[in-house]
Amino acid sequence: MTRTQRKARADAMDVSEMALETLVGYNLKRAYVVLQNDYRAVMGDHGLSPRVFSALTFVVEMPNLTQSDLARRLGIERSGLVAIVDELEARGYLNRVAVPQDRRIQALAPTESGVQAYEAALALINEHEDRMLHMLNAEEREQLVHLLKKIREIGE
Amino acid sequence: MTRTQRKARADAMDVSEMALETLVGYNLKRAYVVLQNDYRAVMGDHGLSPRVFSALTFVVEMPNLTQSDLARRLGIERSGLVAIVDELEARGYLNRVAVPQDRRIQALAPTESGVQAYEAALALINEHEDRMLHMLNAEEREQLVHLLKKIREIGE
DNA sequence: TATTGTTATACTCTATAACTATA
DNA sequence: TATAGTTATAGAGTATAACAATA
Repeated sequence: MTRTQRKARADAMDVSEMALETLVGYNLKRAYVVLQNDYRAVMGDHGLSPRVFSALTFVVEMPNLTQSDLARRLGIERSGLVAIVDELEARGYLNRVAVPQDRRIQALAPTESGVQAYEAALALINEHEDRMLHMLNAEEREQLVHLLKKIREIGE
Repeated sequence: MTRTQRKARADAMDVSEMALETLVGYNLKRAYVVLQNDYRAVMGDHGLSPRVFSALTFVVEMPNLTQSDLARRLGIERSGLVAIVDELEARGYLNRVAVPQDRRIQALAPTESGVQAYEAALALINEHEDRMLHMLNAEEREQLVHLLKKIREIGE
């Protein structure tokens, strides 16, 4: 019996039976939106957006990356990174430092204030994820991250 | 020992040790981008976007939904749905049908062409996901969808 | 008063293409 | 010739606020 024939017998389908509900992409997007909405609420209107926080993480953890390096690690275009680095510099969280050996590049150096902002934001984000994901036990949460990393690896 | 003290000993950190890498939100976003890029490649420039396909699914599987109903089920605003329904109507995949009992609403009725387009798109998307997710066995894939649904449920 | 569909508008995220200064 | 950073620009996707028609 085809799907169309089944539909001829009943006008509406149970949501949980829809093929859409079994798609990984659809569930990925919906789950991300749920998490993101709470992230924005926690970080506030003037807080670091997810992408700016990600960039700051790399700058703090791997000091003196170039912008091209950082763009590659974040999986975005060089051009898109400019505004992100501009914002971090305007906040006083990093400096673009000239590199004498190659005058095309500028190393991204975190400031002390940037390190502090990173640690404060990370604490808030960890609280946010712990609260949002309380229904997952430690093993489930680890498994989820593990499976998501496997998908990420395709794109490398 | 704090993170900062650790950093004092080594200039660069192993990527896999970064707190960022353990965050669910970050991994969710990165995994979604990987899947989405292939989705776009498979569906082509004039194919149905993810959100338009999702909307079409509901219209086909639950005929005669109103736009307000559909927006709620998709988790978006009514205003944002207008362009989506416009596109599906322009493609000839659905009709806005007047409802005599309540002249404010218009039921969304799939056309035969809309049902066929839905089934063709679903076949492409299933192939796409099977190919992209070949590194996950059936159990892992089911577990992933299960965990994502748990996160989605928070937002309801 | 409240709801439905709609428009106008703005903001975020992201990509492409072209430029400049260096290498 | 190729690369790093930058600008200009455009296109998704989404939200908020206001409106007319209807309940």
